[in-house]
Amino acid sequence: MRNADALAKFKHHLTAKGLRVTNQRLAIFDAAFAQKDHFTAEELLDHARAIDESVSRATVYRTLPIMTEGALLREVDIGRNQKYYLPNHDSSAQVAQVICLDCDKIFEISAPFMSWYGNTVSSKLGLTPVSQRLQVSAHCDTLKATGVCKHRA
Amino acid sequence: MRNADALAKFKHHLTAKGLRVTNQRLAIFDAAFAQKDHFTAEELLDHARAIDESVSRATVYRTLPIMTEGALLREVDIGRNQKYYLPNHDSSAQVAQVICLDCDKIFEISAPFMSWYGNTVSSKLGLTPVSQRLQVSAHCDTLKATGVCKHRA
DNA sequence: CTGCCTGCAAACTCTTTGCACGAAT
DNA sequence: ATTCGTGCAAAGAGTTTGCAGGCAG
Repeated sequence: MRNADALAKFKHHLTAKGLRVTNQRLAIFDAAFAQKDHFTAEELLDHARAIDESVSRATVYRTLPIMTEGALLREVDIGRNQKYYLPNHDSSAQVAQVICLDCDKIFEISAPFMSWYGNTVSSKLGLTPVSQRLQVSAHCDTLKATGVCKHRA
Repeated sequence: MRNADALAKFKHHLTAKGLRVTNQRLAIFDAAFAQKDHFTAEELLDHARAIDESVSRATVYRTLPIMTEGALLREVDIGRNQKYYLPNHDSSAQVAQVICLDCDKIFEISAPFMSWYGNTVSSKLGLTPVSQRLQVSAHCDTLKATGVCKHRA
C-alpha cells in the first residue's frame, strides 16, 4: 500500500466513524508512515512533533488505537512494558515476530499456517479465533562468534 | 510434578544460587502451587498472606522471577498490563495459549510443533531461538448462541 | 556475626483521563 | 453554532527500588 492509498484509507476510516480529520491526526499519520521499522508511542510523538509541533502525547495515544482499528497500523506486543507499532502495508498477511534479544530488533516473518492452527485449536474449545500471535525470542549467532550482532543498526 | 518434588526443587534452586530459604519465600511457593489456574502477582500476594501474614508485595515481586528462572513457574504474558503465572508441572511441554475474550479464561494447549517453527525461522536469520509464544485470542460460540459463556467459572 | 532478605513507601514507566479551550464541520 | 478534538497536567496501574532493620546460615 502506497502512502497515498493509506492516507485515503485513513481519511475514509475517520469520516466513516464520524471522526474529524485534524492536522494533528494527519501529522501522526505522516510520522507513522515515514517509519521504516517498528516504533513506540514516544518515538511517534517525536516524529509527529517534527511535522506539527502542536501534537501532544495524549493525542498520539488517542490516535494509535484509531489507526490500529482501521488496520492502518499493526500493534506488536512482545511482552515488554511498551507496545510497538508499524505501518500495516498488507493487512491480509499473517505474520510472526522473531525478536533478537541481543540487538532488540524485531523481524516480521510470514507465517501463513498460523490461522490454520488458530482455527483447529479454537474450534475444539468452542471458540472462534479473532487474532493470533506467534513470537520467537532468539540470540544472535554472529554476536556469539564475533562479538558483534550483525542485525544491530 | 507433585508439590513435594517441586518444593525440593525450589529449595535446591535457592541454595544453588546462594539464596536463602526464608519463610516468606516458602509461603509464596505454597500459595503458588495451591493455585489451580493462572494467577497474577496481586492474587499471589493475597494467598501468600493467608499463609504468612508478613509477606509483602515487594517480596512477591522479587520472588516471582526467581521461581520463573528456576522453572517452577511459567510466566504468561498475553499483552495485558499484567503478567499471569502458573505452576510449571511439566517444564518440557511446549504450550500455546488460547484466550477467551468473553470470560478472560486462559487455556493452555499443547503445541509440540512450535519448536520446529522457531528453529526453522530463526536459523534463516542467523539466530538461535530461546523461547516462543503462540497465542490465540477468541470469542465464545456459546456466548453468542445462548448469551452465556460456558467457560466462565 | 555477616550479609542477604524484608517491609515500607516512594519512585518509575507507560498509558489514560478530566477539564477548559480550540477547531472542524 | 455545535460538537468533537486538543493540550496540559494529574491520575492510574503494575512493577521496581532505596533504605533501615531483621533473620538465615
